[in-house]
Amino acid sequence: MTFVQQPLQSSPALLPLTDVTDAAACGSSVGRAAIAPADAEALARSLKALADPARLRILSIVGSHLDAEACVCDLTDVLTLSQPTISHHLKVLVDAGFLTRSKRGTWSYYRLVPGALGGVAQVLPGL
Amino acid sequence: MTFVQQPLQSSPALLPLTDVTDAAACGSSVGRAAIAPADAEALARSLKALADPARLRILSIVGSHLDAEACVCDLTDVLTLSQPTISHHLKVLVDAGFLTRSKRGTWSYYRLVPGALGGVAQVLPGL
DNA sequence: CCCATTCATCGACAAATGTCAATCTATGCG
DNA sequence: CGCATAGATTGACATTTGTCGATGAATGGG
Repeated sequence: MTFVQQPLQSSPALLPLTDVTDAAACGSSVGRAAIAPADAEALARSLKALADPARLRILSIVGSHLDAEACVCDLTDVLTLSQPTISHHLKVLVDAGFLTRSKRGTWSYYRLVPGALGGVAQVLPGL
Repeated sequence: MTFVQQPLQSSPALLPLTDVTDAAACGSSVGRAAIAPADAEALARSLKALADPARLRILSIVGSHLDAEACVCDLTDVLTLSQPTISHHLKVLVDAGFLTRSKRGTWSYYRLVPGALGGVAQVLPGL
């Protein structure tokens, strides 16, 4: 079970835990193991894709449509950004596994990947 | 009810919704309103603070301690980063409202802010 | 076949970010 | 007081990131 869709990355196990070798001097006792460095990097990549106002708005706009689908023109109408910039953000979100793209005719339609946001949300409180 | 502790920012309402003026040409129908630009920026700030492997590991290490408390030396032992860099990341997490700092003697102890991570996690799937 | 439309890609640029070495500030101990 | 230790700050640097204008690729219509 992976904690989030990561199409262009290796499938990260759910917090596989690091070594519990404590041996600190001033430190307090360790209750459980922390996140593995590789998983921290994978999760950080997902969060980095989300950590932008424009991209959050894009996800929200796509999700707010009845069919959970939106084309680029839906976004250029609302966002105060150039069309290339919006395309760039869309690419980031697709690469990170939060959106899918399907081209029909001249238009590109973007959809939310079900559970992608939830996957990230599920891991966070467990840190 | 705010969606996440944001000590140095204004208190953002929970997805206060933008205008539902659709009027698009190619676009599909709108089911509900999207996130407000100001809230997107606030949420992005929180996510930006989390979107770094070192900071995720720091949060996880602090949370993995039995008393949910750790000093800087606990982190310098484990992370392969210089002490100033770790102090920098700690400051970012404190400023974003995910950690609190309490100095006792020569040591600085950091604690997780209860519910801070959960607050972010709660909002994400609702986008 | 030519042109308009939709969107992606490229190149350039300024701003933000992560990192470290050097330094500064407390605090505790002889 | 003098020194050692823990940690924060500063300054510098390379890398990454967000943005745009210009251009390219594909599709549909007259």
